[in-house]
Amino acid sequence: MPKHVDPEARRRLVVDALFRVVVRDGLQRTSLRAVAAEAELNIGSLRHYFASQHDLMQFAMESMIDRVSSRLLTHLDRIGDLGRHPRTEQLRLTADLLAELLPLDEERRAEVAVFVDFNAAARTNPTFGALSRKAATGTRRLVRGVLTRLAATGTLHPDLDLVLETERLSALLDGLGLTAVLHPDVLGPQACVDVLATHLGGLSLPGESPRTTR
Amino acid sequence: MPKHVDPEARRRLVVDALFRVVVRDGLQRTSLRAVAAEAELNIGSLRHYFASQHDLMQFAMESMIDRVSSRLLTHLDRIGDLGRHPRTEQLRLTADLLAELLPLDEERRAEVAVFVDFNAAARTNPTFGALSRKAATGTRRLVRGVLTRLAATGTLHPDLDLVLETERLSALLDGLGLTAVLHPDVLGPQACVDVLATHLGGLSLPGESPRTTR
DNA sequence: TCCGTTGTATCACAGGCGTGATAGAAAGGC
DNA sequence: GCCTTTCTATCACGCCTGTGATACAACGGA
Repeated sequence: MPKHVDPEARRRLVVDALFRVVVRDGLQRTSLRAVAAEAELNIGSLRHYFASQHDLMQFAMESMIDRVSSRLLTHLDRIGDLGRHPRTEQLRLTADLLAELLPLDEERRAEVAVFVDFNAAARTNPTFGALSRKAATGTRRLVRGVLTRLAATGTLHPDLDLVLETERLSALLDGLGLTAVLHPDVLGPQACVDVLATHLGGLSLPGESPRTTR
Repeated sequence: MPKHVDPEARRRLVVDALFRVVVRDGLQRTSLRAVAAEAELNIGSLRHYFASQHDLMQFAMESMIDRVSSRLLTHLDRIGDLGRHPRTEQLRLTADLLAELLPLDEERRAEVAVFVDFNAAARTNPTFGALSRKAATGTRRLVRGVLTRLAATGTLHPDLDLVLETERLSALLDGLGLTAVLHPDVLGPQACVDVLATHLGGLSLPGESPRTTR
């Protein structure tokens, strides 16, 4: 039987409101009252679903990480076996996959914006410490994975240090996302994908010059 | 005649205290009272030198940018004419220069930590907006400059898009700094310089494999 | 010596914050 | 019908914030 309210849906509603507040006003100004107002909920109701600010923040950031990583997994499934595609196609598919982490549309822009505030806060706020670390190692595992698969099919330049290249590509993605969110006029979406495509092209055997779809 | 107190020295003292608080507690918790306590100054005295919190923050961030950019200029002077060095040396010198932006020691670690918080805040706090932009374009001008000089002496691979490569290297530096500050166990100082050196090596003509000094 | 500038110190206020406590309303099983 | 659980709503408390106002000390030139 359906309850009058679905608690899980309520929490999603609150978390969505929180993201909007963070994107608009910054994590600093994201108070319980502000989130409640944004969700058009009474602060008392909000506190019925989240015992404390700490709980709300933690749950919200977990949701964010889950959302991004599930999208990445979906994208990975869609690609399927990388070896079945021609080499230039492999690079394009890989670029498209990694571009999920870049602020190329409003949805991803909001995600990266939240991510920037969240990571900065994690440096000094133990609430986020573990989650920030999980996110960092997660992207590194993903990057490491795609590089390994590309190397296995012989698409990559053979004598690459994959550990080092994982760090290099991860840092590049982090940096692109950061600048694209902070200064969209300095680094627009098209420039992002160009840089990413160039980087992947540089890792591959000569003659491959991929281009990502929009 | 020397006044009893030097106002400029006083301000430097306050700004240094502010940096310590930001590094330790985060920008979020950097209140006037906290800074005054760290500087062992009365909040009244502090307010005598800075009319408002806005002024203090702005002045502090300007000081930070000045500090880094003057260090970069000094380093540039020390290098002198790049063309007089052999090619591998050119790459090493360039890597050392750009490494001024990476958290390789405690001093630079503090700078980058402040920078992370400051940039995140700049996204939603108009106090920092212009300065954050200035910092971003500043590093891009520097990167663009060194790449141009390397290209002029024929050290770089000839058919590089320098605009694109400027963004790529800038993003790499941003990303390395961010991760090295947030997760020093994931990305240590040595890994930072290795990645940077590899990247520069990839931009250069074949056969050049630089290695930076510690 | 007097006086104006500069620096130091303190109080008070209004506003925002998270949170404990509590009171009612609404809903669903019996 | 009643009773328990779930949900909504509001009050009050203590804490911290930036800032205006103000008083007082200390110095330097006249």
